[in-house]
Amino acid sequence: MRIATFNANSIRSRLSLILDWMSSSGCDVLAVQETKVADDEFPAAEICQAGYHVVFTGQKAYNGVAILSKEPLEDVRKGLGKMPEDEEARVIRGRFRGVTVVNTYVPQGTAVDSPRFEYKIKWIRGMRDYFDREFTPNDMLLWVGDFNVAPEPIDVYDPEGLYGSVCFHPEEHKALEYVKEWGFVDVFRKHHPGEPGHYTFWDYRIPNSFKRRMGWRLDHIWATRPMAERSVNCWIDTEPRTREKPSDHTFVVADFDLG
DNA sequence: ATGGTGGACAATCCA
Repeated sequence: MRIATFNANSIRSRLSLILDWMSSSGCDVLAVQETKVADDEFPAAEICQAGYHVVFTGQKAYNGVAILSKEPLEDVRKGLGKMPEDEEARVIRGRFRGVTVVNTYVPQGTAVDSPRFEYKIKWIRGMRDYFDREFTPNDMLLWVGDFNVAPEPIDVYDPEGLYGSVCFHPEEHKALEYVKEWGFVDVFRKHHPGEPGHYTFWDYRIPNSFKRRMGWRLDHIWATRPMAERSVNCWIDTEPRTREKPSDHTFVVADFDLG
């Protein structure tokens, strides 16, 4: 199976791009974050018309997650089943060919000294409770999405200068490591160990950040051990035709051999 | 020049 994750920053603005990419990429399951649309406005009809199944949970203007798939997902669930983590639409999951895909949009954090940053740390730690409640590390499980954390110095363009800023902060690293210790492997790193310069996000507020290679690796595909053993490749797909605005078109993709 | 952009949505909020 081929799975990918994509931060849409409005699924309505990126719909044709998403459908084009689905038709050309050979992707079976696409996890989308920041759909930014309430459920009654979600473009489900267009997606179904293009031949895909889709599940989603969203809210007006902010957040929102969805999963597109070539076959219908089983056991679809929205949220973490617990407050206050579920106050915002950030989690959806489903099962595809026996593999459970948990798609999350981790809170961005806004600023280190803001309440939103504290919320982010608690939210990330809450993911371990969620996995504890719902799964075991031996399950065929993928955790994918916009984690809003660059885990290692090689995952940002300027580790010394950016250390301590939002999305590259020791408290974030500690919280994410706490969830990882539950039983996850970073699938991209499994296939590209120690390689710097692989990014999924470039700040559009910085002029020419992509050309200047001022990137961050914030979007991830993590797998439990039995699932990671079946991964055959993982890469970042930024299509040349949209490299002027790469944040509009950067997918993290992974292939798994399910036998 | 305390800015730069993009999206939602209608004044700012979030990223």
